[in-house]
Amino acid sequence: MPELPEAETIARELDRQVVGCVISSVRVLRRDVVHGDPRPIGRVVTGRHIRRVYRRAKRVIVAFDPPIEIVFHLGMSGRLSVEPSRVLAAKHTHLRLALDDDEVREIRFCDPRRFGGVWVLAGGTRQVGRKLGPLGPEPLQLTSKDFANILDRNRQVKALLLDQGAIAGIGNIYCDEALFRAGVHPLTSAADLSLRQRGVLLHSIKTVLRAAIKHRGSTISDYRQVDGVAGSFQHSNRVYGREGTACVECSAEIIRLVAAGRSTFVCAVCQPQQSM
DNA sequence: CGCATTTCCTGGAGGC
DNA sequence: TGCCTCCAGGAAATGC
Repeated sequence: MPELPEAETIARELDRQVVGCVISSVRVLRRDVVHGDPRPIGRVVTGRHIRRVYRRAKRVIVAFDPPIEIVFHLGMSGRLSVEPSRVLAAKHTHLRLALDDDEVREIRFCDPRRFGGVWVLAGGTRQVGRKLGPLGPEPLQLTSKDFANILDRNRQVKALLLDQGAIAGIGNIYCDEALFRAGVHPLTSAADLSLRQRGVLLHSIKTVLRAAIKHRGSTISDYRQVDGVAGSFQHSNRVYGREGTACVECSAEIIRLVAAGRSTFVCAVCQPQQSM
């Protein structure tokens, strides 16, 4: 499930492969996957060249010249790939952007579960569209002071970390991994965390995200890099998906519970419940 | 306000 | 082998 490190990996690789390319044609295979600008996406981007590809939160953004942006939200099964146009497109490919280059490649957006989507944002107009809600700050750029303020709410810390409007880019996997490394129980009220604990938690979040980017993301089921290769950070997970196994720190059994409606993995010894 | 539940969707896993 | 049910989850909507 693509979170910040997966989106970052895809954005970097896409940028490397397609920056400067011109869109020669567009094929929309599922109309309801494309949102934003009401004009047909083909009319909007054909003939424009790709200025850069970057990431914001869990989104991969292709920026064009003249200025127009296509925002890809990968949901949980979304994939972006660059393939030769002659290669048969995978099932559930919803959008194909042909590149006017020698190899005749195209950018493909494939999303079987369709929790993701594509937003076309016309130049200047920052109307993000109803479905793309407000985003909190990037965790990797957050100061401990700002983070401490974000946590100053009577809310389960896990629910808060997953709230994209509070902090952008953290999903279920890295949330659990960061909480474990910080020794914080996911059901703790954020407001009950000491300043020191908040500092440790931010540090853990940054450490986990940076390490995951280095490993090019976690491939649990669907996620793949632009070239189809899996990421490898799933092998570094200490709690996520490890129910019933021994904690790497203390050998206690990792347990699964539900927090914020999601599967949540904790070591009850390393992450004690705080009394409130 | 906060939190749980439901909804969307497909494919993979497990039961029988 | 095949059919059924359940489960995964990002984010928004709804209900308590």
